[in-house]
Amino acid sequence: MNFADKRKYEELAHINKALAHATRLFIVNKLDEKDYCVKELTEMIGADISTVSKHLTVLKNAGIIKDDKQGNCVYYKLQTPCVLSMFNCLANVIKSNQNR
Amino acid sequence: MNFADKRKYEELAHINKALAHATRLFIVNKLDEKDYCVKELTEMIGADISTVSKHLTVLKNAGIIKDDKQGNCVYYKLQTPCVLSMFNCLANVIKSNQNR
DNA sequence: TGCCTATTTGGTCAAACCGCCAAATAGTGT
DNA sequence: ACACTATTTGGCGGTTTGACCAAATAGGCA
Repeated sequence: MNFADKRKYEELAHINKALAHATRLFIVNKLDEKDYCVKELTEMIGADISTVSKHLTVLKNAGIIKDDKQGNCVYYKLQTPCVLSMFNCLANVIKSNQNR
Repeated sequence: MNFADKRKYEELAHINKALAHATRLFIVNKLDEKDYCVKELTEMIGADISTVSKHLTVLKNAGIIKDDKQGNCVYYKLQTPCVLSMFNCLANVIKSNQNR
């Protein structure tokens, strides 16, 4: 594996890593419906708000969501909605796994 | 997040986690060309063979690849090739990130 | 300014991840 | 059985992750 390849795959892996947590996948799915602020997501998730905030930071750093400060609250929204299409593929993997 | 949702997202996350490492993404890409055995992949990757073997196990447990023992060697192949289509989406994320 | 709400940041701790090495296992051929 | 090759497994250290709590920061309003 040459240097350029290595860089490319690390970049891809970085994004997948951001999507490698149940809570963050939940967030992505929710944000596909509409924008939510940290507090709202926290209530749905049922974890500490600092935990949720950090999950949101991970997704933001990967370029999957972006934040939109409105007064007191920070609303998050999907930046690259195509991420949702990946779920279909993942669903196929799961389906295929069940047939084993 | 209810129990069924939690299970669903953990299952999805498990697959993404398997794809959240540069070496494993490299392997998936290579196996899209043709089947390779552990030794061949190890030479391309340049890590210890035990390390590569473990990466392959991770991908296999996620249902992304499967193994095919032929005599002395174990050949691996893609089980769900649609995984490759995910790369297109990821490429979009990267492109979008570069425009920021 | 002071108070309240929303969010982020820093710290700590346990669990998981990832690399290598060494040893065990499996198959092939003499 | 023995030697040789290919692969997996177990274990050990170093790094990263993810949860919570506490403290810091930012905005809105009296």
